[in-house]
Formats: sequence, C-alpha cells, structure tokens
Amino acid sequence: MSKATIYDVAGAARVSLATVSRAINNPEKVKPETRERVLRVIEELGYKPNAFAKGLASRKSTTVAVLVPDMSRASIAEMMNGIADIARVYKYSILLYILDHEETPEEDVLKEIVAAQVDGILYLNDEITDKQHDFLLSIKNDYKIPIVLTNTIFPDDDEIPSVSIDYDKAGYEITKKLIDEGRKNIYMVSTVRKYMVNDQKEAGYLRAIQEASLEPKIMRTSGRISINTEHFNEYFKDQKIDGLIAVRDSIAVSFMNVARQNNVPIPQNISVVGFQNTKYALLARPKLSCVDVPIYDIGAVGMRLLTKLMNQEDITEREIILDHSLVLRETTL
Amino acid sequence: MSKATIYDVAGAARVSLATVSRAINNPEKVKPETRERVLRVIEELGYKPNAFAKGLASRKSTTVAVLVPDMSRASIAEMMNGIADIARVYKYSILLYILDHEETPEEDVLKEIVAAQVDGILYLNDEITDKQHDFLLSIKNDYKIPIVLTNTIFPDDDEIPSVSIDYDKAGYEITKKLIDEGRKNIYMVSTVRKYMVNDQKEAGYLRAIQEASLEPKIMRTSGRISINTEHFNEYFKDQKIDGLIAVRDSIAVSFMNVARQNNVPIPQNISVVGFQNTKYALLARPKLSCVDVPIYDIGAVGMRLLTKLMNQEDITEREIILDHSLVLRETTL
DNA sequence: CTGAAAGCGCTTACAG
DNA sequence: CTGAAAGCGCTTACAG
Repeated sequence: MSKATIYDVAGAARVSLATVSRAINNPEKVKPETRERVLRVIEELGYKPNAFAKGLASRKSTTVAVLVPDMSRASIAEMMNGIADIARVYKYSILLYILDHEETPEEDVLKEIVAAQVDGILYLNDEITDKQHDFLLSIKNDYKIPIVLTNTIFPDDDEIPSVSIDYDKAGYEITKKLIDEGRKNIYMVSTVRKYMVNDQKEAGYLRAIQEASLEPKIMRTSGRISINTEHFNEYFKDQKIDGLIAVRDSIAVSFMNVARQNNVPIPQNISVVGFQNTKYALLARPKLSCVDVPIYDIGAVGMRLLTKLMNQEDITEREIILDHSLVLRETTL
Repeated sequence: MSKATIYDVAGAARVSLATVSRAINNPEKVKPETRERVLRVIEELGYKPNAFAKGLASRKSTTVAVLVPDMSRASIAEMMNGIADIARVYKYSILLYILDHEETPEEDVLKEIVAAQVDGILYLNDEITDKQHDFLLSIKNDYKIPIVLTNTIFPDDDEIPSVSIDYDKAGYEITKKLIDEGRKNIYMVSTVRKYMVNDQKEAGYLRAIQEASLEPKIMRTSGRISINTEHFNEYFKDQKIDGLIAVRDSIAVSFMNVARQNNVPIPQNISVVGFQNTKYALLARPKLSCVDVPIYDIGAVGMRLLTKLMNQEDITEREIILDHSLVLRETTL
C-alpha cells in the first residue's frame, strides 16, 4: 500500500507514463478504451498523483493561499466554509495563513505565500494600510499572482478585485430605518481597529444622519465586553440616546444587557440594531434586528472569482457587490 | 524580479548548487566564508527555494494537513488559531481541509491529504466511526504519516495520540455541582450527531446521576434554535425540571430564553450550565455558568505534539489531557 | 569542505 | 492516438 507512482500505473496498464498523464489531465486526447483501462488500474492501485512532482512539472500548484486576520471571528470562519466548498469544486487546495499581529509582519507572511508557489491569494484581512496595499500590488504585478479581497475593500483601487456587500449603503439604510421611526439621538458603535468595512458602515451612517440634520455620534470600542459595559453605562446618564447601531451583533447584545440593567425598555425607548445576522442576534432577547450579510456567499463568490482570474478568463466586474438585506425583528419598532 | 533559482544563486556565488543547498539546509557543513557569500547572494537575489522541487527531492513537505468538520463552530475556529500560532513557530505550513459532509466522503479527502505529501495530520473531526478510525490507522501505519486527534478521542485507542480535556470528568463534576445544590430532575441536552466528546460528557453525567440514585434524562437535539424551542417548551408542561446541562453554551442560552418565556426564574427554579465558555455565556443574562475548555491550548498543544511525532522524538504521553475548570456565574446557585 | 551526478514523480512539446 | 525524452528545481549519497 505504499504509494503507487505513475510508472506503476503505466506498467500495469501496459502504456507509457505519458498516456497515463493524459488519461488524467486531458482525457479527450486518449482513445476511450485505453483511457478506461488506465482509469481502472488507477482505481485498483489507489494511485494519486504526487502533488510536488505535478506542481514542479506543470508550474501550477492548484493551491490557493487564504490569508486571514483571526479565525475566531465568526464572519471569518463562516467565509472559510464558503471558500472551502468552492475550492473543492474546482479542485484547489487551501494553504491557510493566520496573521499573529504581534509576532510576524504581514509582509513576511506574504513572502512565504509567494515562495509556496500558490496560484492565487484570497485576502481576508480587513485592516489594510497603504503600505500593505502597495505590497499586495507588487505581488500581483511582479509575480503575476491573482489576488481577491474578500469581504473587504480598498478605496479607489481598480487593480485588485474584491467581493463584498455595499456596507456604505447598508449603513445608510439601517440608519434611515431608525430615523424613520422618529429616533433623534442615534449612536453608532464602531471599533477602535480600523476595519475597512466599518469605515464604510460609518460613512453610510453619517450620510443618513446629515441628511436628516441630526447630530452624528460615533463611539469606538475595543469590543471587549467589560469595557463596553462601562462605556454604555455612560449613555444612560443623560438619557438622551434613543437609537443604537452596532457594527457587530455581539456589541449590540452587549449594549442591550446594559440597557436592561438600567431598566430601559427595548425597543420602546431605544431601537437597537447590529450587523451580520449571527447566532448572537437570534439568541438575544428581544431578538436583534440587523443587517444580514451573506458571509458564506462572499467567501464562495470570492473563491469563484479567483478561479476565473487564475484561468486568465476575462473578468467583467472587478468589484462584486452582493445583496444584503435588513432583518427586522424585535429590537426595532 | 521573476523568481531566481538555485542555479542563479550558485552562478552568482561561484559555487555548485549542492553547496547552495547545504548553505541553506546544513550550514555547519559549509565553510563559514563560503556560506556567508552564498547567503549574501540569496539575500540580493531575493531567492526563495521552490517548495515543490524541495518537497519532491526531500520527500518532506514541512506541511501539515488540518482536517476540520465545520469552521463555523466556535471551538473549531479558536483551535485553528492555536494550531496556526504553533505551526508558525516550527515553520510548518497548513493545508486546510473542511469536510462538506454531504458531498465528499471523508475517505476521499484523506486520500487527497496523503497525495499532498503532508508530514503530519491534525484530525479535528469529532465524529469518528469505526470505519473512519480504521482508515486513519491505515494511513498512520501504511504511509507512516503521524496523526494527532485534537479535541476528540477514540475510545480504547492506544495507537493514535490525542489532546483534549477529560470530558467525562467535566461532565461528572458539573452534574455533581447541580446535585449538591439539591437538584433532583437534571436534564442533559446533547446532540443528535454522535460527537465523541459529547459521548464522554454524557457518560460523566450518567455516572453522577446514578451515584445519586436519580433518574437520568438525556435529550438529543439537532442544535437548530427553532427546534430546540419546541422541545424545551415540553419541559415546562410537567414542571418537573430543575436542572439543565447543555453540551454547548448556545444550547443553554436557547433554553434560558424559553424558560424566561414561561416565567421560570433562573437559577431560582432551574440551574442551567453549558460547556466551553464562549462569548455566548458572557453575553447571556443571567450570565451562564459553564465548564471552561481551554480550546486554544488544545489546538496549540496538538500541533506541538505533532511536531514531535514528525521529528520522530520519543513521546511519553500518547494521550494528553489538559486541565478544565468550572466557571460559576449567575445561572447556578 | 566541495562538486558531479543521479533521482524525486510528474508534464509536455515533439515525432511518429 | 501514443511513446521517448527532456526538463521542472531541488536534495543527497558518493567521491575526492
């Protein structure tokens, strides 16, 4: 049961190794009966082509690198499911790189990725500095490795394709919803870290607030629950808040817990909404209204787009925007 | 900037390619000044060894495969963080395989993994049938690829090393805690899917229940929230339940929501506990008591153990059990 | 300490 | 439609 090579198959099928290779990779170039004989032997011997030899000879790896910031974020994990499902369909393997922000500079990780000879890169890190962006561009142009930004965008970039939703529009819509309810003091709770997508949510929020001549109030939190609690308690001192938009469901739930402690009924006194539509939203009481982000699909479509790029197919859209929707449950009027 | 090969380096450094290879892989076999000259050229040319050629020639890939059932499970995702951090320390790359239960048989995925020539396998799927276990054994023995079961175990297996906590003991302890509170009708809510770790939690529960001469009541749920709700409503009809142990935090939270709807105070009337100590537990009100599972560490230790196995180091412990703890918050007396 | 050469297991023009 | 042969970029005994 030690590994059969292409020579073993060729011998057993009484053909040359070139024919075995063709039977696998270009079946139409082989006479049907020969092909079947070869395929049968492959089956019998449990033959699997050695990935290294194949990669070396063909100069293609059928491997993509996926670069993620932190797997424990629910959105990242769910995207991976979408990516993996599509990768399997197109027979790509996934090399996974998780950034450990403190230890290894992203640039080093990217160099590792280049050395690994991947055919393409899925970039899920949604904090992108100008410097990082330049480096991505150089990888794309110097090494000709296609890159797709997945659930993130870089403003005014028309070189690197991306897949996401229109977070600006979503931010606008959900803010508008609260304004239409008659809310006047609507806070947005965003993150200290400069995630690209949260910038967009904020921009949409600001647009809606300004259109309605209200006062914008953006707070940035680390996301740590204990710290949130402290901040949120402040909100109830002046009693002026009547709407809250959190960039993540879990932050919204965290706020609701503090509101209950202060005996402020939701949604009667305050409308609360989140982003993503995770399990947190469903498990919360009252059930959280939020923007639904099709995160699995974003991963899947990102991977699909990358396969096209790797095949040098013509891409009409370089920036794919998937649909989102507002899921109104119990925390809005 | 297109890729330099080992020949380019050898040429520029005026040595043979064998010397370049040694300078990289066995520096002590090369005269210091030669080595430095080679290393300088490598730096200048930005040379990175081609991973395929290296893998083909050396028959080692410095790559491990990680096989996971579903990335969206919080425990799996967090384990990945631990695995990736340690993998980087030991310079291993990670090939990620996510099972899509319906589509591709696990056996096929495992064959793919073997073909990818990985040096080791981290197996995180915690539903293991006898057949799957046999297949794992054959991979380990026929192909000599080390395997580590991470956060799962296979009963009475002394061949495949594993890293987890003592779920049986944890199940026992948490049940004992409720019994000590004076609870008499303690339910365990487990899963329909036969996760190995949940079997152990159940075993521990049963042991404690029987010791106390109580009646065991195990319910198995699909985990879908809507279905849970239906089931849980049943519990309140006969009013006999006074303790609930869920194998996952989110199931416990789900139950608490139904309890509130039925106006049953927690923990006064019913003690509720979960497993894992996820964000769900902290975000719930009252805050959920639960068994804390050091899931990041399980991943990290699993990866570390695998590196030892791949280096053929002597392993004293084949079954590593990490410590767990009981985190008592507001849902227990 | 260093080099020449074989070999790892494939793919792919090139002939036929 | 099929085969012989070169080549992908490395590693590693084997000599010297």
